[in-house]
Amino acid sequence: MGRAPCCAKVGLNKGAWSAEEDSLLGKYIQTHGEGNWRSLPKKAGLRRCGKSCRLRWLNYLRPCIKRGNITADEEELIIRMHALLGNRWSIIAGRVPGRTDNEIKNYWNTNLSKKLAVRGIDPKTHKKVTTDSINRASDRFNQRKGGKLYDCSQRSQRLERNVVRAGQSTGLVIPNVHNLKADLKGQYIAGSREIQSSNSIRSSSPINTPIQPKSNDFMQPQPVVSSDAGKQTDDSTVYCSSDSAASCALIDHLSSEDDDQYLSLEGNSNECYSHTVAEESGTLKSSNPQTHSEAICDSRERDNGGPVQKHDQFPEYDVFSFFDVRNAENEICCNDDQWVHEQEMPQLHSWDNQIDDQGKEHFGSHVNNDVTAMSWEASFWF
DNA sequence: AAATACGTCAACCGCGCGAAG
DNA sequence: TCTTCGCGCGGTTGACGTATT
Repeated sequence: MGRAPCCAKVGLNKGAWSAEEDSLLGKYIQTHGEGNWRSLPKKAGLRRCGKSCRLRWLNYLRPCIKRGNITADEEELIIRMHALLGNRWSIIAGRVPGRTDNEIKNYWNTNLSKKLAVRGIDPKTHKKVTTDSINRASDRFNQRKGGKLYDCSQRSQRLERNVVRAGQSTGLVIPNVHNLKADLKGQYIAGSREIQSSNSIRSSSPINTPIQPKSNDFMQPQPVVSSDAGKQTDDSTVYCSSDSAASCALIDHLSSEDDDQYLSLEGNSNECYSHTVAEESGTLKSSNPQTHSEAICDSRERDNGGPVQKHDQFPEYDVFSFFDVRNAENEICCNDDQWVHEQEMPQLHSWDNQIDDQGKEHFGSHVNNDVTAMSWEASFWF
């Protein structure tokens, strides 16, 4: 026996709303406020289901609804949020002021998913569609250098003036927002495996307001600690000897990009956890283990002292592609137009924390001689 | 000009969750 | 502890507008 319907649908209007109905609903909510949707229609004199009233108000009548086309900035934000969150439209919508989850969902299904598909990106996974995605991604970087295919930031444009070679890309695994338990306005959860109940987030997260901590699972952001693999520049580029450093760079970038409405993962820079899982995961492969391998950034397991989990046990992970980039002199871009030969780059030699010449402590660093620079700007979303 | 295909998006639907009883 | 209720979500539908044949 199924669940009882939300209301007796007999004699109720369905379909498009009339101007008169809109007026009745709007006036009632202006007077009495939102809520009590079940009883609202009768009180407002509407022959509608309560759910229908709620939907009409939230998606159309609310005064803060933004009209007009989705802007390029909004589009970019939606794509990035979707890469991190998947089809969690309500959370995504909460970070795009004035837009509703329904609108974003529709826009995604009718526009953005197709755009990504054209780019050879699976709109569900944000991974390259081809099996040889890693090498193809590298190829695409070189194509981009020609200015043919992709938009790129000013920073990337500066990079591309000098870059002559894009190295092997790396399948870099970083946890998405649920995994890091990161959420907006500088609040994130750390340590627990399961995301907080989606409903609890929904109900406690009105549009355009930050999600509030529900329990002490949430932590306040902590100061950013420099990349664990070496020196971090002031511009999201890191000298890194491990993929975790690259993930730090990306996370730092996410936290600092564009506006403070976006993800705030600052506190996790010092929680990145790197581990080679290429042979274990079966999900990601590094075609050249001498250069890069997969990394998992997983504070939970580290904090819990547990083993590193296989990638496919954490389907919420997202995969990004990073490249090391070099110019004609085999120098690596460190900070915009500053190029340093790889042999002059700092090298750290142990997983144990290191104290550098200035007495500064670096978190456990990779035993590695192939220190390289990775720039998130030279990256693609699969 | 008519028929058909396609795209868009408002609205509907069923499900899951938390709160309340 | 169990049941019911109310709400909010993501997936889907279908009406409508536009483009194409």
